Amino acid sequence: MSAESPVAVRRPQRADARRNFDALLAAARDAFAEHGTDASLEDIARRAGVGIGTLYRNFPTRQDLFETVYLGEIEQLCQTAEDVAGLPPWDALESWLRRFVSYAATKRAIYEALNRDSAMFRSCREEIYRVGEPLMTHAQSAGAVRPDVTFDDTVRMLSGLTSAGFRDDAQRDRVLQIALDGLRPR
Amino acid sequence: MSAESPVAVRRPQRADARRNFDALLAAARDAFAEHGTDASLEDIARRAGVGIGTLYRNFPTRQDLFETVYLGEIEQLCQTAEDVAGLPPWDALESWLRRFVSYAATKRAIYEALNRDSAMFRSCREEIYRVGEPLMTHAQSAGAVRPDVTFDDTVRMLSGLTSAGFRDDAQRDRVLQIALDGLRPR
DNA sequence: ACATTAGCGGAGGGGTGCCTCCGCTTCTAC
DNA sequence: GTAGAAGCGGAGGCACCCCTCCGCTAATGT
Repeated sequence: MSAESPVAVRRPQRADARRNFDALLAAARDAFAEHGTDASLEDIARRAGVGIGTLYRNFPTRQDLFETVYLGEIEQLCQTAEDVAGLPPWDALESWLRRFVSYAATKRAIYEALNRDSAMFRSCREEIYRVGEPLMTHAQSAGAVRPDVTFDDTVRMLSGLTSAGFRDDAQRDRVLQIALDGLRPR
Repeated sequence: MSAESPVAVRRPQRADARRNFDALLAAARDAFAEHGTDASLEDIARRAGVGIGTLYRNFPTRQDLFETVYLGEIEQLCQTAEDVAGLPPWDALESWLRRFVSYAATKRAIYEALNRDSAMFRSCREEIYRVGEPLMTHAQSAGAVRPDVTFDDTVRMLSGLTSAGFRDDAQRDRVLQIALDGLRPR
C-alpha cells in the first residue's frame, strides 16, 4: 500500500477541526464494528460529539468515511506481516491470522466487502493477499498447512468466524483454534 | 419440540386467507435469509403480493413472523436428528451439522439469535442442543471428536461460517470441511 | 486586538419503514 | 342468491435516516 491512499480525504489543518476529524474516525470505527457498513451516520456524528454537517464536510460520502477507517486497519495489518517475518512458517502464518481476526471494524467489514466491488476494496484485497498469501504458501511448502486449502478459503473462513457471536473470549479462542487446526495436515 | 409452538400464530381457516398466510411465510423466509432479522416488513408483504395490513393481521409483531419461520426450520432440523441415528458416530454428527448449515433463514438468524434473549429463542436453543449435543458426546466417546471442544463451540463456529460469503459452493464446502476437520482429534 | 476565513452544527426537505385503522371486497354457509 | 362475517389493503401519522445549505462561531496570523 503506497503512502497515499486512493481516497481523497485529508486530515484538516486547524486544531479544532483535527480534533473533530479524529473523533469522527474513532466513532466510525466503533459504529462500523458494531453495525457493519450500514451504521447510521447521524449516530456516528452524535457519538463523536459533532454536528452532522461536520461529518459530511470531512467525509462527503459514506464510502469516504468507511474507506478511511478501513484503510487504516488494513495498513496496520499489512505492517504486522513484517513483524512475523522471522518466525517459523506455521507460527508466522498463525500469528498473522490471529492478528487478522482481531481488527474491530475490519472483521465485520471484510466479509461484507469481500464480494462487493469498488476500486478501494479491490486494492485492499490485493494488498492483504500480497502480504498474507506468501505466509500461507511458505507454510504449505514446509508441510505445516494442508495443500488443498487456499489463502482465500482461509480469509473467508476467519472473517466469517469473527463475525459470529461468542459467549466469551475463551470460547472465541477455542473456536479459532479449531479452525486453525483444520488447516494443518492430518 | 411439542406439536404446539409457544407462538400464538394460527393458520387461518378461510381459503384465501390461508393462501396469503403461506405466501407471507415463504416471502419472509427468503427475506430473513437475505437481510437477517432486520428485513423490511413492507417488502415482505410486497413480495408475498399482499397488503401490509394482511401481514400484520396474521403476525401482529415482527417477532411473531420471525418466530414462525424460525420454528419451522428448527423443527425440520430436529427431525433430521432421527434420520442420522443409525450412522456411525462421526458420520451421524457430520451429517447433522451439514444439515444444520443448510437452512436458509436459520443460518443467518441463529447467529443473531444465539445471544439475544426471548422465551422462544431459549426454547429453540434448548431443543437444538437436546437433539444435537448427544450426537457430539457420542462421537467424542467414540474418539471421533477431540475432547476439548463443546457442542456450543461447534454451533457457533458453523453459524459464523455460514453467514460469511463464499465465492461459490465449492469453496463453501471446502471451508466447511476444514472446520469439521478441526473437530477431529489429531 | 482584530480581521479574515475555515470550520461549525442543525434545520429542513425527501425518502423509507413501522404500525394502526377502517371502508371495501370476497368467501362461505345457508 | 343472499346476508353476514371474515378478510383485505393501503392511506396516513410517526420516527428515523440521508444529505444540503447557510448563518453563526471561534481559531489563526498579524
